[in-house]
Amino acid sequence: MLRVRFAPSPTGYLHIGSARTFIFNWLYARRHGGTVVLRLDDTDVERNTQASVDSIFDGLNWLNLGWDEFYRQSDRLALHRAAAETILRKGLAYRDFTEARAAEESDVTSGWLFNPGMRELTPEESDRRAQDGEPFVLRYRVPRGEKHVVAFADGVFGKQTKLAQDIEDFALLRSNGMPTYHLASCADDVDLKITQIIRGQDHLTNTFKHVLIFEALGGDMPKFAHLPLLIAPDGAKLSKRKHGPVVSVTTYRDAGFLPHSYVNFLCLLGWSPKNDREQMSRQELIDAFGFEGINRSNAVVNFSEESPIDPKAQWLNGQHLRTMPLDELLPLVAPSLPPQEDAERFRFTVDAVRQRFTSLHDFATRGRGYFFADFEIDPSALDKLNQPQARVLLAQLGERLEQIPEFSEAICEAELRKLAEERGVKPGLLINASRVALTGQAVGPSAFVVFSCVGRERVIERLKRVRA
RNA sequence: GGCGCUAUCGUCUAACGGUUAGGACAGAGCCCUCUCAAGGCUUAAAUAGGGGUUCGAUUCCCCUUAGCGCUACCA
Repeated sequence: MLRVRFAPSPTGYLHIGSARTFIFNWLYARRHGGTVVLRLDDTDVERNTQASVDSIFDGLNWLNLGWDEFYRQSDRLALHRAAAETILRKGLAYRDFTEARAAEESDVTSGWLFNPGMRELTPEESDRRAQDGEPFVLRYRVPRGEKHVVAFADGVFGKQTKLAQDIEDFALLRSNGMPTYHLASCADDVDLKITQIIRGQDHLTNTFKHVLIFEALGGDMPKFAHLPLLIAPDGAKLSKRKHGPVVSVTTYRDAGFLPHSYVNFLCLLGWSPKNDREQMSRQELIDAFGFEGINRSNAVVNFSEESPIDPKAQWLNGQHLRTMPLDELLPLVAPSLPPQEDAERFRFTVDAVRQRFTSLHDFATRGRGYFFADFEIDPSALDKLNQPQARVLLAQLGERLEQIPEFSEAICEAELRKLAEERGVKPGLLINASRVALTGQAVGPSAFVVFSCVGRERVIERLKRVRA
């Protein structure tokens, strides 16, 4: 049984890179009939916040993919400690009683592997000092043989090897008794029977340590697949401090993205179905997803200060917006609008205007005139209305439409063209001016479609009103 | 510094060692047209550099360069 896990640590909002990792895990599981485990890796009590937990759930819920099982690492401390005990008893770990090195001293150029004198402590002395309450860090006893090689096969990056002598004696337990990420993560992966680990490439080199832990713990070694990172246009890792809200998935929700279109966009960063397809349904993504399509180089999220949204994401959102089933779209646009009396006309209108929108927000902003009783006339549209005679003729058209027995696009068009001909103006003048009068916008669907969207009463009222 | 990973248009990407190096977004132009989109057509735009291997390298190998990651009692 295939089991994957997504294990965010609640120290910030849901990062778009994390979201993509979650999506790839989800797709892989769905593709192969597996189980998705969501696990909060909250062993760092100093940095965890409830706000972060909330924001991660916010983001995940918005993506609307779901998961099958949920765990919190902080509930599983006993398991982690038992795992540490197992490794210590096997002689594969040792207690390090050295005092914590000051942060400034941790010189990254030193090539530090372990603290002197601690590996060699006899079990008796180690036990005694621990019993006496002397604080210690539990470290993995990395093999120091010249030729010892740690290896694993990565689903994306292929065969990976590293000399054990290049791996430091990393910590398993902190001096406060809490497990480190490496220990907690591996112990949980074993206990939760995770068969496939899919995560960011920032863990690629950590995996050598994890292989050592898995070996020490026994049981089946999960398979690994690492994902290229999402980076900023300047090549740097995306960070909130440096790049702002573009790194948080909730930003895209708040920008009026359709959840699925954002999922679709994220999938295209670092993965390709290899057949030039871009707009894909959820099922198409599931069917096409595999490690073969994953790239090995980092992908840039294309944003700038002037346009904080990746233009391709915006384009893709527009594509989904105008092609998705109308009935799925209606409930997503309705909440931002006042109640619409005529359900049938609402459907018709949404369908008409969505053709040129790229965000869910557009319905209440650019499309305000279609859905609200009050709306402003866009300043850039005014000159269409201020053509010679336009306002007067529009008002006359309104009066004529009051008289017609039946209100339809064809009849409105006939009336408008007849009036234009009688007064010797081009029909285009009245057509464009009426779009402005009816919606406040110079741009939009065919003007006669607009007549239907707005409806007889409001059409007449708005046409007559422009004379003032 | 050590170790690891990566390198195709501005961006996302495609190309069993043999292609005029393809597609998409963004840009420019044209068509369509009641406006704006959409759509169609056209255009500009890339194999980091140097060595090999090969009849032939975007593709395989090496070096250089650049970027990223790990190198914590963070995850």
